[in-house]
Amino acid sequence: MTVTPERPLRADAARNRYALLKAASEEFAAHGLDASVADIARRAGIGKGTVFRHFSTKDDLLAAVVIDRIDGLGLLARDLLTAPDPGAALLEFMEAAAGRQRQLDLSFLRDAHSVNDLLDDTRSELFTAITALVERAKDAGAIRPDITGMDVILLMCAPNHVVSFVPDAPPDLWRRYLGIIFDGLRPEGARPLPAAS
Amino acid sequence: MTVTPERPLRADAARNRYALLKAASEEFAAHGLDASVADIARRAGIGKGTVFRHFSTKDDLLAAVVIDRIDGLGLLARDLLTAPDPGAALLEFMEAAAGRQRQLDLSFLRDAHSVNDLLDDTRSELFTAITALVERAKDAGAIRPDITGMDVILLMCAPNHVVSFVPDAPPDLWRRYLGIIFDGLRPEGARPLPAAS
DNA sequence: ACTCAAACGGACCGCCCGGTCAACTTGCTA
DNA sequence: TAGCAAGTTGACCGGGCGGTCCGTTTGAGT
Repeated sequence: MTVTPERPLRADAARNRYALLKAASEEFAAHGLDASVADIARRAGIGKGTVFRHFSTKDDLLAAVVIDRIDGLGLLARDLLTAPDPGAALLEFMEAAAGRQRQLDLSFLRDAHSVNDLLDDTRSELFTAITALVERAKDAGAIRPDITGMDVILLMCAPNHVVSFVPDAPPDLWRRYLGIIFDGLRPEGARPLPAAS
Repeated sequence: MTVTPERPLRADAARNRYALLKAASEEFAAHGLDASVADIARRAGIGKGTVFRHFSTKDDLLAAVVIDRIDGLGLLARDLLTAPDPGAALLEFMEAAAGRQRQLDLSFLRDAHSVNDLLDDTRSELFTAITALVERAKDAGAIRPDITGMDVILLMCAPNHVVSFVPDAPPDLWRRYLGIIFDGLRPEGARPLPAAS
């Protein structure tokens, strides 16, 4: 979580919390939503009870991990709003999003819906930043005019999912599919699209 | 299953088997791999024990459902090999694939790996048909030359996954993303791609 | 050094899952 | 219509899950 606790954590508790978040991130990356709390605790080297002392629910723990990622992406998106080349900035953002997601399939965003208010807030901040990035790229003529921020949000998740079907994929295979998808966003040779959501 | 049983099924057994496959397809579509055998049985109006009489394992039941879908796609792909416009044929195939998958997220193809030999065979038949479809579209100049059959196989799954993030998506939103992705396959404005798998 | 709230850990609980089984029912055949 | 194999059923089992609880340990203030 990003909220500052009223009283600072005890030294060992802070250490454990950090190890727990790291272990949870790795374990969720490896096994998706099916990762068990017991396995996460074992990987972090702490007892299962300690997990629930830090996060009252498995969903809360998941939300904390996700918020971390989303927060980082939001920061990057806001940074890139001042980059010189708007088209390159959007591509760089989508590359970063795909690259980080490689560790953590974002499909729980669908399942972990409004489980946690802080998560909802962080996510909508990310969404507005991405929309601004997209508008800027459209104004520069780098992508076709019928693309929305939501399109980018949805499509930036695709490369990792696509690659997850390949058993022994090289670690940067996702770049190939991001390349294809981003080419589909370009104005050249674009066909009219069905209505947006 | 497509294999003909040595002795024909009794009338009630055949009825139950049909209802079971239908229920399983619907339940897997609704809840993914987490659909429980008990729920499937209830939806089919039969006892849980009967499920395991027809399919010795939950994975076997899943495989039977998947084989059904894959088989239909393979037939379509082979049909489209003689269509007049190779580019339109490929697009039509990808549309059919996305449209049918809407009922059944294909992500279990990754998880249900080599669980069932018949599934593996059916799947590789589909793969060769798709590759032929792609080669034909490339020769006609309808898609860029650096696309492989595997690319199409992977990308045709993407629109549904992408749309699944949208809570109340209109039922044909996937067409929008298939449109973008297919535009990314076209020769116009294509950028060089990282190496294939 | 003493104290005690804070933090820890793992046995434990209830639940639900996939899969089994033996008693029961039913459709085919003669 | 009688007999029997084929089919059905739901109670039941072992196991793993998320979450609880309380006896124990530990770090920080004095």
